[in-house]
Amino acid sequence: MTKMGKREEIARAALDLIAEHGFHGTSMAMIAERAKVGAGTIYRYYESKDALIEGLFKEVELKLHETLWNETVKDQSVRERFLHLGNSLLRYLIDNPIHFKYLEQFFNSPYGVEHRREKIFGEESKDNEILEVFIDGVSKGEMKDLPIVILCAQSFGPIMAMARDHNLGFFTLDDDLIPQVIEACWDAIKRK
Amino acid sequence: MTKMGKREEIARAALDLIAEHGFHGTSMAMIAERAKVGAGTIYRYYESKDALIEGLFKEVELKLHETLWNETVKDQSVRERFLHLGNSLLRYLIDNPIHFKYLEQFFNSPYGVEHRREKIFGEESKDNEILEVFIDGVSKGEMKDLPIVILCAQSFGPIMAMARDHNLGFFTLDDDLIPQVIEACWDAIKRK
DNA sequence: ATAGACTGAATGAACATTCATTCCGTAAGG
DNA sequence: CCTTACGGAATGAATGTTCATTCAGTCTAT
Repeated sequence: MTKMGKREEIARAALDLIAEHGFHGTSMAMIAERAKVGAGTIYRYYESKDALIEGLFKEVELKLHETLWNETVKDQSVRERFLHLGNSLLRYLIDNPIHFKYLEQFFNSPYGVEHRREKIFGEESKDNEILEVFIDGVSKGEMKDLPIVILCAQSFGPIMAMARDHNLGFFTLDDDLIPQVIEACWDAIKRK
Repeated sequence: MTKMGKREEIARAALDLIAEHGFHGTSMAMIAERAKVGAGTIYRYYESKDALIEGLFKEVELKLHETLWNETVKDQSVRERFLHLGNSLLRYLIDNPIHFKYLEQFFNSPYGVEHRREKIFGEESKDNEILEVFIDGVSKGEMKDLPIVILCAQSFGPIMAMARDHNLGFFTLDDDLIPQVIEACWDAIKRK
């Protein structure tokens, strides 16, 4: 197997197992077995278990970012841009349930909380293209006059909740339902 | 110290530590130390670590239920009842951040997923007083014609998201903001 | 032949759980 | 009122297991 093939196998195995059993519930031995590599081989690609966890997050984050970015359509109305964003996000989360589970594990851990804190309070914002929609929405009076972070929670909160329930099989989000629920998210934040 | 005093100490210590470090990140030794009891003492009150986790959940669930139930006001409009419910829930979650953190840990674990599955698909529903608001809302045409579980996710999703961000210090939900955000939740599910 | 990739047994730390022992409040007996 | 004996509560060292990590040795491609 090629060098990159092994890294890929390790990443996929770790992602699957951590999504299912959480960080502490997944041992390096389990990852090695699922990836069909020796236990020591993982350490050729990731310095430690912590580095593996952080590395996997960065990979998933990057992929999600590309998805949201690619589909974002500039020079459209705030409403259109928001609906695009919500749709892309929801579809990504239900098309990549393992990634979604992993992100949830990550953000519920000390790793992820610190990460978000930096994203919100730090200077740099890779998320600008997302925040921009909200900043635009508020300044043009098309969204409610609430703090941006609250608008994010109001609209992304239900998307996460629904994606989670869909992935757990509690109901099915089909092509009929998805536009309706994203529209409902818009209703929550639009100005009346 | 009295018998119940020790059980109380153990429960509080476990709740605090698990909320902070998760199930696997919290050892029985850590709990014993924080509760100022011997490691073996925990096993006089809880059969195993698993039993402790389940027991704590039941205690927290009961307290939350009492809060929501006590404040629910019968024979009011669907809108009023929903706003009451949302308010009570949000206030509980930000007044009891440890309980909220614990519930999140629990529902993100195999324990909790199975628990929710039974709640949704099982026969008995202790949550009837909550579901009733949604059933009423849909049948009276005051809420959107979407599956009940989706309406729950639409309205409770953002409440959870906002409570989490508030508890992490990302923003502050004050008495001004809370009615506004609950109203926004209502906007997401109300019929136009 | 050599270098780098790979392996998995070995290691020591940390874990949940157990249990022989100690502690302590109570009540009977002096 | 004091002493003694009792039994449940509490303890924490000991146990066996599992973990992340290491490294001496093996393999493989050039």
